[in-house]
Amino acid sequence: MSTIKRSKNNRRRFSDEQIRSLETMFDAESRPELRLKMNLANKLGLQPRQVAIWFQNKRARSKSKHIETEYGVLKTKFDELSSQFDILRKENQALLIQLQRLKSMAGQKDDEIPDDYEDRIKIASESPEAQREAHSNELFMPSCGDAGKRVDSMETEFLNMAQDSLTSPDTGCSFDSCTFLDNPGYSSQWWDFKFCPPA
DNA sequence: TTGTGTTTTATTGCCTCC
DNA sequence: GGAGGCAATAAAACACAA
Repeated sequence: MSTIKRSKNNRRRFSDEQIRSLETMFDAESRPELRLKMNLANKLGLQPRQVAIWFQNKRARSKSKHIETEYGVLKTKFDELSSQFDILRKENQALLIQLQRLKSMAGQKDDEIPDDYEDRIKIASESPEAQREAHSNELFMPSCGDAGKRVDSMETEFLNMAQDSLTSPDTGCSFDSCTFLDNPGYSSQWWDFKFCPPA
């Protein structure tokens, strides 16, 4: 069924048959040269300008659909990374608590534990936003600022172990970003959040 | 039937390329 | 400078819930 709908000022939607031919041509060539557009216009009983405009609009629709698809892919990846981050954050919190216990058991004096140790454990369990806020106050990652000098060797070693476990391929917890981030079609600005405050 | 949101056709203005 | 492309937008056509 391909009824042609007309309005009082003669604008009408193209028939199903016309749309089919235009779509077929578009699949073969999204920017046909003038001669092809003229031929198609003759064949379909349309003005060459109508065919040109149809291709223009079709390219616009196609582009926005492609952008929508890309957005969906990016959002899925972001959600995956976000939940992985959440898992790692909790893991980090547990490790820090465990570290504190080990230190207590080792009978360390109080002044060997950084003054802000409790704050750092608390921040480790908070949201990324709260953590970023904390970074600006140089609380969370002392290695990013002057306070880094206070990290003792035991904690450094422990954090190194934690780092190894995160990047090891057999942990199941590594950030699988290679294929995604290496794709030139994706903008890097999506991933430009940083964990250390700017110097 | 009507109000509202979406899709499709068409226009306008600006930009790039030859 | 003209042709053609694109982005933004207008407006007609359509879909559909209430």
